[in-house]
Amino acid sequence: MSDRWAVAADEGNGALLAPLDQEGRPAGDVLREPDLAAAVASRPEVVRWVWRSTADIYPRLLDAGVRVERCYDIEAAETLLLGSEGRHGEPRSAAAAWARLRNAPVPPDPPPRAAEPGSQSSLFEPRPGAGVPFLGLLDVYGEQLRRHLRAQWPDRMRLLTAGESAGMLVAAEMNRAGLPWRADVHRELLHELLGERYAGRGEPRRLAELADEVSAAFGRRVRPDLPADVVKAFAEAGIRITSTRRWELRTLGHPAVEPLIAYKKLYRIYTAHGWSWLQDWVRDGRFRPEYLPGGTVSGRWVTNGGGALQIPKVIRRAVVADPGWRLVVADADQLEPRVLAAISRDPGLMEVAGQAGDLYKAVSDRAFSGDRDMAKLAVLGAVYGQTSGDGLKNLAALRRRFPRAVAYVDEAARAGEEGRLVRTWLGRTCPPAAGAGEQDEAGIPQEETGGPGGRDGFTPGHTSGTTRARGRFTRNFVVQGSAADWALLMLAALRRELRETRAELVFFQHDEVIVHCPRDQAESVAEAVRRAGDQAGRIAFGDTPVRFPFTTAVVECYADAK
DNA sequence: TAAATTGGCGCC
DNA sequence: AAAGGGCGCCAATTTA
Repeated sequence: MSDRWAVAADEGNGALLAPLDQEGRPAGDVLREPDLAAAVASRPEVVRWVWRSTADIYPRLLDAGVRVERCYDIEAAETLLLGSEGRHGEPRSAAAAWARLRNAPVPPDPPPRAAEPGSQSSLFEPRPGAGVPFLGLLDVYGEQLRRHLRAQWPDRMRLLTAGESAGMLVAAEMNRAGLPWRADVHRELLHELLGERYAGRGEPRRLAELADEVSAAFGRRVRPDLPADVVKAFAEAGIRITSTRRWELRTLGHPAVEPLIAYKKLYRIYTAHGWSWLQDWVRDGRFRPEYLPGGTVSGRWVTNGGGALQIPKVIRRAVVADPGWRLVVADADQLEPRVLAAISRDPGLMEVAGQAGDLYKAVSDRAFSGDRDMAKLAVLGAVYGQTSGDGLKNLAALRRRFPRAVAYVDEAARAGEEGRLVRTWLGRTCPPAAGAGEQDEAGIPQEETGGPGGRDGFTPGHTSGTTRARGRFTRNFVVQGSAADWALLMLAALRRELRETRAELVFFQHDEVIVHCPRDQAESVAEAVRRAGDQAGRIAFGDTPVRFPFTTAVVECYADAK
């Protein structure tokens, strides 16, 4: 009996199903059954379900209380395969893939759906077939399996599409679970910070007061939320500023600065996470953002609506576990430098990242006479492509001690500047530069980067601003994206670990997860997170001394997790 | 009038 | 202190 089946929604509540062989061909007749969820639930021996789109089909299974172990998401895989083939711009729907297979006209992708506050189903209107007959879908799948073999690193490509598919399952489950959110606590918080909701000119009291203080300092009415007005007011006071960013304002020494900065901070809370947000996004004690795995080019997730990945620290007070339950908040320690160690195989950095302790401290002991802040700036500067300031100065010291790591990101930057594409460790490929020609060759041979002789630094020649920006992008892409690779496998592993428990993954933010669980399971959940991190490291990077430790906290309130 | 862009700032 | 990467969101402004 095959452990891999394809399934598609059919008319009404029905399903089309078929067992698959190793090449993805039907290994038996196509079955039609009247109840999708029952059809899946009645085949527990199936390990991997192949379907067009998790977001389309899985919520319907979850509605019926049916979970699956693994899936293969054809449209997610199509996106990754197209990218890997240097064909980022092409439509990635299954219908488009099927059309390409038949040399038929390729339909453009449907426009992305806007976020709809409160209506969780907006992303999941069932689209039976979505324009592809079941057998056509199987053809697309079979061809995708062959395309994996033609990827630069077939094994990693399989890991990537499997991981992205697992991410889709996690996202659907988290979308359903929601993050525990105490609206009453949130309202109290808003009142503390902002005062009465409607005061002054219809704004919260505290904002009106601060606006008055700003105006008083200038001697005329100034709208602090209008950058143009603020720039003009400073000009009238004899101070030229090029923007109203906080770091620029801070240097001015004008009485308007303090209330202005305070206003901006609170205004941000008011508009982005204030009363309207609460009204729109919190229902029945849960905040339900819509997670979109792989929503960014680097593979990081985004959320569609609700700004779930930008919850201000002060607002986290409202994230509270249910009575008798706890939040296990787990944060991967210094993920990006650890990932850089694993992908560059720099001996010194691997040694440093082979321990669970403070990585920046260890780096500073080796290269910066124990100055941790300096070491951190240097590492982040290397990863982000800093071009000036202390970070750049310290890059030289970093390069002496960790030549292969720096050479790795330097080579990625050079690739970007030369118009080449770069890939993450698992093979997620960056899109071409805007306006780049079609003839770009995808990929850099990453095994060769950071190799012996990487000692000599990368010195940009005469290059334009956009070229340098492209270099910074590709430099960061290989690290940020490979970290996202690891995080994806970590989530998949954690999901397996939590199977058969009452614990629920309720939040994910790049290198941090929150699991909601009964109090007495919290410690074992924290252990499960650590195991998941180890597994992800092993599966993604193979034999590496690099460790991926977490800082975990068992709390009732997210804000108490530090 | 609606869509796209800009400036600013929240998170990583 | 200040400058690099990735996003989303809001309000205001500009463009179509």
